Amino acid sequence: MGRAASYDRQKVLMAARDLFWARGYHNTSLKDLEHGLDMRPGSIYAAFGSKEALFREALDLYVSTGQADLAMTLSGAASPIAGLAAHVRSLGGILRGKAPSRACMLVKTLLETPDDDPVLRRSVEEVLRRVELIFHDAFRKARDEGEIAADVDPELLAARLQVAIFGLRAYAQRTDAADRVEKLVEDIARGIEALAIRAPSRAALPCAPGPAS
Amino acid sequence: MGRAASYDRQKVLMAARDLFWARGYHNTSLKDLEHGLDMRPGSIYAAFGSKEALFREALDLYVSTGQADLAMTLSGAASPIAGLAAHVRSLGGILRGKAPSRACMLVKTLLETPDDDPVLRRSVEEVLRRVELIFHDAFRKARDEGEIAADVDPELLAARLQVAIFGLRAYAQRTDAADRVEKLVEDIARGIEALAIRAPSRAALPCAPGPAS
DNA sequence: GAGGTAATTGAGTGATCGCTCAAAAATGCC
DNA sequence: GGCATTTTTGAGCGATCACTCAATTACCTC
Repeated sequence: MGRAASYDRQKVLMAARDLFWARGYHNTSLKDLEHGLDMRPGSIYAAFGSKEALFREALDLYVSTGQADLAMTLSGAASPIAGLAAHVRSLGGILRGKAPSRACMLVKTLLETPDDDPVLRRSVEEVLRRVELIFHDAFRKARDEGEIAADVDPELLAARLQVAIFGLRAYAQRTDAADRVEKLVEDIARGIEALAIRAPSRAALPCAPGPAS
Repeated sequence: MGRAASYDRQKVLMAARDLFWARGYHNTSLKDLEHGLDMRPGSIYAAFGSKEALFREALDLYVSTGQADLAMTLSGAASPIAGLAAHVRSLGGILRGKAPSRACMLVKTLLETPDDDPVLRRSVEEVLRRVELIFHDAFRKARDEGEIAADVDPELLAARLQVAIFGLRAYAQRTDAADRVEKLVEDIARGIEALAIRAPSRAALPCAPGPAS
């Protein structure tokens, strides 16, 4: 049967994801990967084919992990609005903890990919659209169940929320903003909860909108 | 007196800014610059010293242009809140037009720079803090003049606004979101205007907060 | 063990990276 | 025009880029 692989593919992909996440695609060299994955170039290419293919697999891992977390948070919450607020609060952990980067790997990829990239860029956009649709579904469900007002636009709310998360995580990339990030996470979460007609007990706020962000 | 330079330094810097803005620092090669600036490597190095120094000057141009625009918009408006809303609406033009990138060059740089970069990253953060302070001052002025409620937190509002703009411009980088970007620009602008105690005539909205973003 | 098979190795590929510098070209002053 | 001064040129520098492959090593089956 031949020699068995000496590495754990999943662990290698996690290491690759962390490197690419932290440094971006163009600024991560094969030397970096050789060191970070503890593999020699021949093994890397035998296992993944190319740097770009490895990046794609690493990004897939990032996406599937993130989507699973989101689904778990939403399904474990008492209501759609509570679930979305919990999702935002869960970002606080990422931003506080020692993740490879506070910014979203998808957004970083979006910003370093040319508009006409036929493969990578399009797949990133597809994932982002899918996440936005999950938000959209949650807001629509909240509206249909009477949790939020009947005249709100779930699609707009979903876009707003994705914009808020993109912005929050880019803002959190600043090394001089850690204290404000905590406040912003809570601010965004309460903004979602404030949509609820019967405000949840933990955040029974009067109308406190803010600059739509 | 010697030979006169055959290029216009300001035009060259604008071209460099556009290249770096569109493609990012690491993904812009000297070949790209030679072609985009129509200069040979020797001239580029005689004029700017290094790729990084050229990038810094290009970024400085981006910053000073942007700051001048912001100052003009704010000082030309009827009130602080009107000025901030006008600033947000002016972003719509950038996003609709043919700018090198819809995303902010400062945010792109922030995301492709390591946390411990001693020079570039810190200077980017300093600029972002300065812009945030301009927002802060405007909100405080609005509060002190009675344009918005006395119990709001101008610092939080400033952070919120910067997060909204970061997020909006990252969101706008998607090629599949142009229609929603228009709505979001207006949504964010109205969110600012909704803070005003006497709502301006153009946006006399009832309290319509949304997920804090 | 022995033989067969598959994974690992790392020196080395051509291409491109950011960058240099001696030579050539273009100006101003006399 | 002649000279001094400055800019422009572009071949080419060493380093690094993503990547390859023949040789070696390790494991499974028998």
